[in-house]
Amino acid sequence: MSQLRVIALESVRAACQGCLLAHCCLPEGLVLEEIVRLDEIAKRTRLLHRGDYLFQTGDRFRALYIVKTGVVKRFAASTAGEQVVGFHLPGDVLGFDGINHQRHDCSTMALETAALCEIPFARLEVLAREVPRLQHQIYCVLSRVISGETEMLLLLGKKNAEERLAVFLVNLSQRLQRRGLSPSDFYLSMSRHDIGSYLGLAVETISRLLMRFQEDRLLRVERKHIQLLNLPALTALGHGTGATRRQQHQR
Amino acid sequence: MSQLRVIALESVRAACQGCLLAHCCLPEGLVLEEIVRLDEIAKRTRLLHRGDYLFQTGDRFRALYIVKTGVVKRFAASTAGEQVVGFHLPGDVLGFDGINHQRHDCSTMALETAALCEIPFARLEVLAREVPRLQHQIYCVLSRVISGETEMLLLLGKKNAEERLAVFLVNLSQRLQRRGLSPSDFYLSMSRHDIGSYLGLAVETISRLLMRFQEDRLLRVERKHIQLLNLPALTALGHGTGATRRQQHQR
DNA sequence: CGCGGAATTGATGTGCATCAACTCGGGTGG
DNA sequence: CCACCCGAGTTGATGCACATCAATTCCGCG
Repeated sequence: MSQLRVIALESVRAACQGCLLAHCCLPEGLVLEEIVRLDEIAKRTRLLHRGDYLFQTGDRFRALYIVKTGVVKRFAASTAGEQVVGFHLPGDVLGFDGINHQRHDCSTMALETAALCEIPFARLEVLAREVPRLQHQIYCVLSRVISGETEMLLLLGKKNAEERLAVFLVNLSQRLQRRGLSPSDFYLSMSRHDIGSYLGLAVETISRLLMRFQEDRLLRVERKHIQLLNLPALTALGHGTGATRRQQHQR
Repeated sequence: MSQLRVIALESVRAACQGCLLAHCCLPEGLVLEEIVRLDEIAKRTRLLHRGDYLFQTGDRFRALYIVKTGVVKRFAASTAGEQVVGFHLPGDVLGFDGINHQRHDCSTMALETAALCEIPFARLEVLAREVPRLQHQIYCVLSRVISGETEMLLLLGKKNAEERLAVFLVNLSQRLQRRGLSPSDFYLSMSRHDIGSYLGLAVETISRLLMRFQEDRLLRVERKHIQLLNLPALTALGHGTGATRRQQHQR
């Protein structure tokens, strides 16, 4: 029995460096034994290729998903076409939109080959009741999602194109760093079109701004490959404190 | 004992027609006994007057709040002044932004005299563990908040001024109706400035659009008093299907 | 009654969308 | 293996929706 437990722990440590352990946000703050129990209810990893849907608007809600590798975009359809409402990197948790109505109200598609961990929500709810720390972590993740969306509201409501793109790049950089990847040298797996849709801007604007940032020595861009050369300046730009161009209008 | 329970139930039914029963989103789907237990952990009602803060950015997170009467606005500060990120009517639940960091990252202020029910989060977590239906309801409320913010992202990212204001009015109307109030005749307790900030538009634009809607017989407006005269047309406008003006650009 | 913030109304400016033309690169099939 | 093709990206010219500025008017409140 104790041996079984040991094996379980080992397997968690081993398997893809701890599918949940290494990659997901959820288990921060959980002890190893609790992670094992979480791992037990997780279904087999789902593998998606570029263009594959994880779920679509209207699909029945069954599970939450944790991105293990790859990048996915989340988008919703309005009458004027679709808009990207989020990009998700390894460690991000997906699917909360479906809890309320038992149906997803947005779609999720892989931008590159991606592996996701599927956690049936019904079983998660039961487990959360037994493991208070897990319950608390779920609340934290939900709270973080809400805070993140609120930040996007500020971005879309008050910031100009330059600030939006700067915030986007800095934010991406920080998230990559948190995953142990390079914060200043990375590939954009999403198209200019997706970025524009996400930031409420036209493709052409994204293109022009990237060129301008490059001229200003803030970054180097070559197709989908980005190198951030002056992160502090980019951060300042994003906060509207970059005195690069004309003085900031305040509404 | 049984008598105590009876008294408790009665008091719930009686007190402001069930402070929690009638007004809050949370107890939908709970049985009466569960509502009583929720009511037991709720602290005394907080009363705010116009301009009073419920909490401010940086305040320590302790509790969730349910609006019982009145209207409050939630806003966040960026470098370019502050932006309204939500209006909350009776029945709405507030404060989720604070769970993650144990600090609120936005401020909340009463727009008119308002009464709020305060539910200490730590005690709510404990109770949720014992009452599965309550736990599920909390997830549902959080999910609804996320869906609502995603909808705002679509609005700010893709819709023009006309559509934004139409969506805002229709949405307000629906929420009022759900609370048993008139969906077509109400007071705007928020200023034009607040509405503009929320919708990412200038005060002058709000003013001009309201006038235009009035000319088009969609509504009647006199200062803060609004009467919606043609809800279907307004709804259509909000969805971008209103062929009122020029054809819709799609990005 | 008179002050001050909120709202309206008009005139002007501009940031970014839109349209259009062109280039580039990568995948495919002959 | 190269020529072709097509979607993605870039670049330039133009227009417009909405911000901004400015001047009243309106109303609530002391």
